[in-house]
Amino acid sequence: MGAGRSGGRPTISDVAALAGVSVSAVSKVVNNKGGIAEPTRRRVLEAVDKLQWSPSAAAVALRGARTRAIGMVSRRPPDLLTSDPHFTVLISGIERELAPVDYGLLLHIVGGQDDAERRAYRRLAEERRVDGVILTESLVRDTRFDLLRGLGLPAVLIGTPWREDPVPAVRAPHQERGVTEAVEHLAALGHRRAAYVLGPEDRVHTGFRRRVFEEAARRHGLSPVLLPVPDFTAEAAASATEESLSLADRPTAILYANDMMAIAGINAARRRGLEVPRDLSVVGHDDLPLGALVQPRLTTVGQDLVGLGRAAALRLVAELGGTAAEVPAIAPPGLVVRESTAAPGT
Amino acid sequence: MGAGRSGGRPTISDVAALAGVSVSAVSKVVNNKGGIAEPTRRRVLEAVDKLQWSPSAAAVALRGARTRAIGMVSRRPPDLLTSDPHFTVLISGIERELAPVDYGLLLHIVGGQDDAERRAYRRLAEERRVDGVILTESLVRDTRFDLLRGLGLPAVLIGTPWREDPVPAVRAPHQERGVTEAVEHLAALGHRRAAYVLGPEDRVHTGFRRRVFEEAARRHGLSPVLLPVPDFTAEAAASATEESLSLADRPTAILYANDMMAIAGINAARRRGLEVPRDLSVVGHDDLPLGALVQPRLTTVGQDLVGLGRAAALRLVAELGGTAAEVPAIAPPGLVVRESTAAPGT
DNA sequence: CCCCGCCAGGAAAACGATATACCTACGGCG
DNA sequence: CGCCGTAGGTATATCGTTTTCCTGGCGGGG
Repeated sequence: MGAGRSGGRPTISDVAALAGVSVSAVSKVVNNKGGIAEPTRRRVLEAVDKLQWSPSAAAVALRGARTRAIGMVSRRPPDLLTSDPHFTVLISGIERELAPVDYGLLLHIVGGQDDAERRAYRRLAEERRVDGVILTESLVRDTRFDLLRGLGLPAVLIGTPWREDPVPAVRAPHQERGVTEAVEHLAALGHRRAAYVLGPEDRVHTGFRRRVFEEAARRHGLSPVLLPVPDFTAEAAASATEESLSLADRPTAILYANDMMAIAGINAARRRGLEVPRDLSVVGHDDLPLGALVQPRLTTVGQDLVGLGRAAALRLVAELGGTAAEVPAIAPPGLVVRESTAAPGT
Repeated sequence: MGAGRSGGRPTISDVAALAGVSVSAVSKVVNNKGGIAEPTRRRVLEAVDKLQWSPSAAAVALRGARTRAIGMVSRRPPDLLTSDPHFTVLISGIERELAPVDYGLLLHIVGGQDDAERRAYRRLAEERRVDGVILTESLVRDTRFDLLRGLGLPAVLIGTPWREDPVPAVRAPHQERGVTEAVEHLAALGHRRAAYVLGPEDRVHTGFRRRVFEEAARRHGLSPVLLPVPDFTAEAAASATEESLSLADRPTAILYANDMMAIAGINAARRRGLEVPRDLSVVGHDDLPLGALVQPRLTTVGQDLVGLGRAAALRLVAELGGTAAEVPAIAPPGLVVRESTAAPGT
């Protein structure tokens, strides 16, 4: 019908009409199904080009095929997203791989409560908005895996799952290397007492890093102080810093769960009249570009966030397409030594 | 057909069967179309609840109704997104309004070239993936408006369009206030010569801020130095800073197009042995949380980015729903004085 | 008492693409 | 010379909603 309707976008039948073939022929051509002779194929392709046609995502999705979109749900309160670029960097890596294969990224940021998150995943799945999701921030006793399995929604986790789980995960090799190197670095500088301002305890990586830290500290004769904080805010970092600096036997070095917190920590120390790195050494985590710009330039545990994002995206797309994943190597975490660490004064 | 098919998610006809009504009745109920008596209505709602049914986004979209997703295309190279949180903050504001009304945000980050961007919008529209888009980074001679009009895709711009245009735009009141206050502040401190490291010239706001700066400078007897840079990178900021500091008659204060650049500038000055704010006053732009954490704490032109994002989202959703927009007030830009500005030394 | 209009609700036609079943030549082979 | 397989297509059912007529009953006005 209406092969040449001037309004609206062209449909597959407009293309068919222009090429002088049937709708199904066009479908076969654009989906490389074979069974179409070369000259016909060319005519169809020309028509497609001329009409600037592309299949309606809705129709394709309805028919049961792919949506060509993947989802991501973040449970962070929106304003936290603001201050910690961690998440953004991941997204940037993900998009880098998604864009070339014409996949879209559907982002959902839900407020704090757990229920909103579950609802978001459920909608994503039930409304068939996305073909799969990328998970971040692996939690201890994470319920998302079960949820997603129940929903039949393919997923890839960035990080380490809290237990063996069928959800494929991407992570850097030699995970422990970053924090270990940081401890070695501090020990070599002559520190004897170091604190670690950890992220919330429900994060899998918090526990992991804590163990690595404790172990490395023991090996190098450093006495560790552990300071878990309830969230990743600058305020939490500042007060944890305050606390550790009021200790009778105060640490001469502090590691932080991320760079923003480290910078907040440096500030807190300054407010107490301490100078970094002379009076206190500080080590961040993530190696965001920002770290190289502040004063003193931040010593930090570098993490290949972009690589992680890319790997996750590739992995998921491969999973969806049934093809084998050709995942680029993710750089192992490693210490980036700059200026915020030094031998303890006195 | 298969009213009770055990596999797969429930469809509207499953609901209809369970409630003992026709599919159209169900549709009318869930879309509040009226014409359904109260008891029937309740039965339908119960069935919906029992089956945990939600309409298939694909089918709804195909039928021509809403997709309940809005799109955003960023032309920034992915690594720039990383270092400048500006964009992230906007997204955070947008999501804050989108989430409650169950709209999704489809993000597309395309590499530098113009063509990829146009293609991205075209796909978004033609494949009916989104109901509308939010535009940022208004350009001089921006071609996106024409493109979108051609595609029939509703849009809202964050910022000022380069000319009168039917695309609705959201922007803060008293736009000029921020830069004006910055200049006044510097003049009051006794500065006589100030530079402005501007963003790329093709940005509408670059030209606007330049004019505001020049005018305010003239009014306050400040001699202005203008330094446009090709992009928003820290490197560009650093080299523009170098350049301006090598001037015979070097400025005693520099304004930057954003906070990251300002911080990079502070660093560049330091490398030349200059101390901020003693030897050079620095003013940033955007007032990201970061600015309060660096040393010296950054004096900056605050901008209500979250408010802008929220307003844009609300405006677009209203536009799509045909309802009137109840847009929250956006705070006017204003100077946030911290520690990176002082009276010029000597 | 009859007819008209209205209201609750139903049947069915889109929407655009894909997959499957089905045609139709044509050539090869028995 | 007839039968069959196959390349090259075409016709059509289908996905899950929304929406546009319809219809049957019922109440009220003349």
